[in-house]
Amino acid sequence: MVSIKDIAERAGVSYSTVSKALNDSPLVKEETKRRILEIARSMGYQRNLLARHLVSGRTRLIGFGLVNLGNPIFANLTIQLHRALAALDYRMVIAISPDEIDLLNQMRADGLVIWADLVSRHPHLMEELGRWQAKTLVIGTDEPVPLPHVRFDRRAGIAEAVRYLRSFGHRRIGFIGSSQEIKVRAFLEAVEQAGLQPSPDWLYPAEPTFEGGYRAIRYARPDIPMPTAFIGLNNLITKGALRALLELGYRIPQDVSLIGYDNLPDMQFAEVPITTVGPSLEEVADFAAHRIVDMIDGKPGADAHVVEPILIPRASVERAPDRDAG
Amino acid sequence: MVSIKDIAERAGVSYSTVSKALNDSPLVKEETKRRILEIARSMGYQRNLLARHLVSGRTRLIGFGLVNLGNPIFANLTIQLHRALAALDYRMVIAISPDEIDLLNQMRADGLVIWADLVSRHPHLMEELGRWQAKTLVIGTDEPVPLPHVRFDRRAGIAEAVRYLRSFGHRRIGFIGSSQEIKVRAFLEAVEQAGLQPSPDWLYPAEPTFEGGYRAIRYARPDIPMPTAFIGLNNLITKGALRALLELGYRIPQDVSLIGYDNLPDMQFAEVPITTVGPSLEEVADFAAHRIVDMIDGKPGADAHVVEPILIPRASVERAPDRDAG
DNA sequence: AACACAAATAACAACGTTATTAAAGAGAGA
DNA sequence: TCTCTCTTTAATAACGTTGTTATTTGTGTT
Repeated sequence: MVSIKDIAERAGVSYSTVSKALNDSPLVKEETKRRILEIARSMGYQRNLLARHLVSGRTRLIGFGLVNLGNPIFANLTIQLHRALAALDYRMVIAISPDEIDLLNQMRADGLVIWADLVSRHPHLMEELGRWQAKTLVIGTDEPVPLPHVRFDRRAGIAEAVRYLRSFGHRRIGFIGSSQEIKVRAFLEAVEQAGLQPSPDWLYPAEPTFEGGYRAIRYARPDIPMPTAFIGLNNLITKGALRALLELGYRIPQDVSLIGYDNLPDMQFAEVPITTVGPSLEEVADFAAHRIVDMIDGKPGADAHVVEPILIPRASVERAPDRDAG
Repeated sequence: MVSIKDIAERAGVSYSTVSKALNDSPLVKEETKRRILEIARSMGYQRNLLARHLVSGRTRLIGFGLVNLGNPIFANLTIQLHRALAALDYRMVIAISPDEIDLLNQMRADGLVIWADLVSRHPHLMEELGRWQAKTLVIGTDEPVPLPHVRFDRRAGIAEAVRYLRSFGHRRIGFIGSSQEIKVRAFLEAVEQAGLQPSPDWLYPAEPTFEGGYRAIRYARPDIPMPTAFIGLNNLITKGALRALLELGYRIPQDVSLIGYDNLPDMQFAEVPITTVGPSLEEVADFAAHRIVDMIDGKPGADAHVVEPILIPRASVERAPDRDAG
């Protein structure tokens, strides 16, 4: 591998001069700089960041740890976070297991942003993270954790969705999905809050997939009257439910209204543009990027932050059919 | 940050002894080792891999570069590649832009595995990659490229699918999707090869999404007779098409047969388990992992490798209806 | 008590940078 | 010509490791 010293030799200067030239320092003559750069290029020089970072103590590298790549929300969040960090002149690299997170820490990444799923899947990580040299920010938790974190108020999101549907006169509201207990509980509470009598009949258990949402509606118990509105636990379930409803002959939103959790952009491209509720992924990414950078720079800031959900109205919610409204 | 020297001081030994102890060298007395390890632990020592890698010249780190996180095939391939590399005692980290790929190269990652999409999206990368210090393997190309690569024989995959359907008597075979030209061309060729008269009517243009596949079938031109079999360009299109076909009242596979491209495990969990064709992602990951490691170790090997598609028969293909068969 | 020999530890030179300090060279003013 | 600045370049000490070579310590033999 060609190093700074090889270039120095070829150029007949000291290697410290080469270093400065490569960093475009004003301390070296323009002409010398040009000559050195040209030689470096011709020799195929590649910076060794290990050495650079070792002495500078900074890497401008952030690790993003996550575990379930399949979820569309991750793809979205990852891209947003990448964008936000790039704007702050940081590079981001993704790790999908505790091993690699640890590796990035030991390679002196300046910061680590960890999606809550990763720590809940690997609980031992939680206590370790606090002791690591890299600044750590956990995002997407339901509850406060003993580390700097960004919490999503999913309870509020569900409440908002119920309130919104209620304001359109809906009285029979179904909830599709069962994998996130907090949302189910929040739903039952919100329904009661809205002055309705919650019933287990309104809970439609479903795997958190398109398939799951589809089946939950398509093969729902026939003895239970169809709700006039549904809330889907996530984007996939919601899309599946939409498909099933249409297939069963319901018109959306005239007969049945629909709100999906998670504000993914492509929800607006469904057969009926779907009203969604959830954290703004852009906001989350921007906040996380700024916060982790502030932590690295030693700037003060709260260890806990809550991202409030927003509701994005689209075409899938309408007034409840007259005979059911109230 | 606590370093090896701090530990040495506290333990009253030289720092070279500490280094050896931390690496469990047989050259240091067991008791000393234990004592040093204990002190290191209590001081919260964290290895500095920058320094270690700088002197050792090896990182055992592989970068995986890809661009479109949303595609399910990536999630799958990423996990497989991670698994395969972990088995070889390498760590893998993901980069989603040329910037980060370059960063990993400059951080002296031993190898880079690049998904073809990334180089085709950033063409200038191609020529640079060859000059980098990290060994580079491009995977998933359609055509040979001037770098070590793993090519997918998509043409053969389509041909195999057509042949398979033909063997079940199908004569009117539709192809859904238009974003990958090579597959479209291969389809028309294969149809002709199979002794059928290719017609543009059999091409159903569609976005490479679930939505796309659904719409292509649901809103197909009514003047064209329904084919007795379809091949879907990718897994999403195929699932969308399946849904549309069922919705239109076709029985699968009695009325219409269906083959989807890309062997994703979850295709078997569709309403009707879908027969798929495509590269075995497990094979691709295993091959790529071993090849890049061989390259790093300087072992010889061909710069070009073709992964042949395999067809996984499931329930979605059956003999063509009698009146149409031939 | 002197010696050989093994076991354990210490010393030190890398690795490829950056950053700080020292030295050399070039003009300008007297 | 000499000194004083300013510009440019050189020298050198870090950074935190590993690996190699040197030194010390301990043990058994004569």
